[in-house]
Amino acid sequence: MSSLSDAGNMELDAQPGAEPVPKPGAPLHGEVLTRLRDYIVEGHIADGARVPERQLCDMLGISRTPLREALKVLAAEGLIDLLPNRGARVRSLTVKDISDLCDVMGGLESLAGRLACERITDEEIAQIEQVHYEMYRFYLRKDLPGYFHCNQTIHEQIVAAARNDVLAVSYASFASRLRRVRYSANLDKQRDRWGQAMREHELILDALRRRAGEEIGDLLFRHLRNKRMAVLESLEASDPA
Amino acid sequence: MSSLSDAGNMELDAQPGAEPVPKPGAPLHGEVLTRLRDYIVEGHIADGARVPERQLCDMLGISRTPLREALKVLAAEGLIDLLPNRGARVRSLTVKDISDLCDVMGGLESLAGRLACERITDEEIAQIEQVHYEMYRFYLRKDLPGYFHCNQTIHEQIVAAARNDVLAVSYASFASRLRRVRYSANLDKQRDRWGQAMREHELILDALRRRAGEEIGDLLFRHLRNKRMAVLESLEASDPA
DNA sequence: GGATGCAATTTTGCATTCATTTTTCCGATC
DNA sequence: GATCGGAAAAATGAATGCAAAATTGCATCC
Repeated sequence: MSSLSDAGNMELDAQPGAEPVPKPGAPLHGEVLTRLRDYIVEGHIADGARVPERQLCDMLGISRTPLREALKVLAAEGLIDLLPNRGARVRSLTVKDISDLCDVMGGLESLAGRLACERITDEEIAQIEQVHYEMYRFYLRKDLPGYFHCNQTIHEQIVAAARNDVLAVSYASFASRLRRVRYSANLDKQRDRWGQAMREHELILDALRRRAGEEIGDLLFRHLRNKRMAVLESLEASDPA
Repeated sequence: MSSLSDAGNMELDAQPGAEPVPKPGAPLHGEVLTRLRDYIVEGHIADGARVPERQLCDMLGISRTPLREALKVLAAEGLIDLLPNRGARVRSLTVKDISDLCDVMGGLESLAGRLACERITDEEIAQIEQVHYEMYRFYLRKDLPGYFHCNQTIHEQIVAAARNDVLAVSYASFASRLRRVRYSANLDKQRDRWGQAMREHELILDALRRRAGEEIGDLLFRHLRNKRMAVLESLEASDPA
């Protein structure tokens, strides 16, 4: 897991597995895209910093053409900005951007919950319950990272249960964009509403068991809205960007 | 407006304004991307047909590099499929794809409605009311195209009133993907629920006036769900793809 | 000492080129 | 007549080349 300490190095990290072996049937572009997206999402380049084509080419062991194709896609995804004749920069999210992203995540999760109620199986609910109880144990132990991981898993399980590929892809994309924020957000503010979040999860799970679509949609929307408030408060406490 | 008749021509249409004058400061890539997206969304290339790089290059008067960059972006947007070594094809939407897309649009519009209730001004509501009454006149006159146009405008106004750029961009992208379907969907089925749709719009507008966020979210979700059913029925009636 | 102007270097955007892969075409075979 | 095989043609994926723009470095001037 990458720490904050290496974020924003002017010198790029050593190539994370620059394979000198050119795989025969591998579509280079897709590989580069995934690798570059992870590299940026994980925070190896500082907010607003230039994305140096040459260095990345060397790092990945490819020419500029496929790299530039990947950059265009990442720009379309909203991860970077492309300034004409002035290169690519990692998009620095404003508070408004983060707020907007959280709201959209809320809308998508709300939708996922509604759809999941129509399509989820008992087995899937059992799996979610299992993770839920695991999460509860982390809560009791005050293990925030463990809790976060379970929390994320549950939300992903709900999205998966919605059986909507368009939603799943879109959700993953927005989640990526928000993942960058994690590294700078102050986590203490999130502790304050930890108990509340647990209670909300109880309600969500209960509504899911009853397949109460409208109710779960509303619960998830509010749940994300509350999380958004916590994230925004934590940002304003630490970073006025 | 492009008709169905020219959709899927093997011969591509004459270049829509292939300017031989290379503008100095214009970022070619963005221009190409927009042009190509419109070209595909408008249905100039048949479902599942190849997107011929060479011909498009000639048509747009550019080399393959910027074109291929645009293709990668369009593939990321879900408009085309990129098959390794076998070129790009216009993504033919399955019924499931269309269903998924409609549901996601419903989720986003539901979200837009909720957020709009928090942020919309009286002036914006007045503007929506104006378009609403115009739409009602089209309804009375049985003018389906006019009705559709007003309908689309109202939904866009609600999205705009949500003051969420991420939502707006995402909404526009999904709307593009669905726009291709319009050209093949049988419209008669939509006539059947025309009256119902009008009544739903009355309720939505009323909830918006009262800033009843939760209610409008639910109304919009159901509204899009009903539209989805109509679209799916019309597809199965005309095209089993 | 700091601001300004200008040339050298770097970077960007796009075109072109090259190696592979795929498709097409055409004759041989059954 | 249909099918298979293989060479020719075309298309694709990626690298390289080149002109224009931006950045840098440095000397000059105030």
